[in-house]
Amino acid sequence: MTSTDPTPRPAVRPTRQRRAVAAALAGFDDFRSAQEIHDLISQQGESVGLATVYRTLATLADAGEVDMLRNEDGEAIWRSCSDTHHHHLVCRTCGATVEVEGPAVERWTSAIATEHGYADISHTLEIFGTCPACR
Amino acid sequence: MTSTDPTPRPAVRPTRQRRAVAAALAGFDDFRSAQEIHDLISQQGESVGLATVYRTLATLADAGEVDMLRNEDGEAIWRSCSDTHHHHLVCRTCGATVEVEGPAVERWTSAIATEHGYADISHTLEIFGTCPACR
DNA sequence: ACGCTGGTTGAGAACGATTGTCAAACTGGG
DNA sequence: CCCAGTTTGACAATCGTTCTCAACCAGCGT
Ligand SMILES: [Zn+2]
Ligand SMILES: [Zn+2]
Ligand SMILES: [Zn+2]
Ligand SMILES: [Zn+2]
Repeated sequence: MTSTDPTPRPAVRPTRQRRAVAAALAGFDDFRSAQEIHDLISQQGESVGLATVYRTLATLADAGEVDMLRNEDGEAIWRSCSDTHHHHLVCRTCGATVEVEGPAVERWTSAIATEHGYADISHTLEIFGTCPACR
Repeated sequence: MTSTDPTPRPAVRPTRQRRAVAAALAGFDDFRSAQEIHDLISQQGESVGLATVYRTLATLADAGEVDMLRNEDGEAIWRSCSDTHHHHLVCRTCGATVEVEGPAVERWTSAIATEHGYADISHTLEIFGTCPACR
């Protein structure tokens, strides 16, 4: 049996690279691709490998510290977000993002799901459009 | 002026390949990747190039005859659907799909969008869960 | 049936985002 | 300071998707 460790020790170390990624994430509030974030880090004078950017973003994502979603081309884009459940209204052109909440939608999805006997529900909901500035 | 033709002639010819893709699509009701559809066509004795499968699916997709969405890995998956706007309740395990409609959600998304000044709206909404059969 | 014209196809190259490899560098604890 | 386990980065490798372009074929006038 290997079920003897109560604390799996996340063991996530504070490195220069992870700090750089965090700093970059703090520098914008729209959704950006890993490549763009990598470029931003370079512009901020730091040097972090692209692979590390991907790894760090993935870690932050399932720690719930950043939201990752896919644009219409299927590319992953990231952004640091509030920690409550929400969705996004994203500008298709400039990426400007607004966090939105819809209790009614949340209720609707779970109702639909249970109505059809589906369990362990999750959902994705994103709204794309052209923001006022880009019209 | 080139605004003289009332019927732009879609010019989509009925070829063996397109018929094969249509036939394949009729053979399943869950979402499948282009690769899988390509394989299915082969199994049905036909031979259609992968590029053609992609092209045909893309054409059918923006003609509204099939729905295309992306799984959690960002891969495009397709399925022939009813022609009215709807969303999906998909089994995470076996792929079983239920089409669902939510007028309230449609209203909510457009309301949210206009409220923030966004135009030319589109949205994605998919519900994932475990179906009764897979519990 | 014949031939022309433009849409269509397929094999393979090209692409681009993401992930894997693995030796070197680093971190925290003893 | 040392050690063991993490983390990193340059680069290769995947892999889904698109592009290229010459060969092909459907529709149409003859
Ligand atoms: Zn968010
Ligand atoms: Zn939600
Ligand atoms: Zn559908
Ligand atoms: Zn809708």
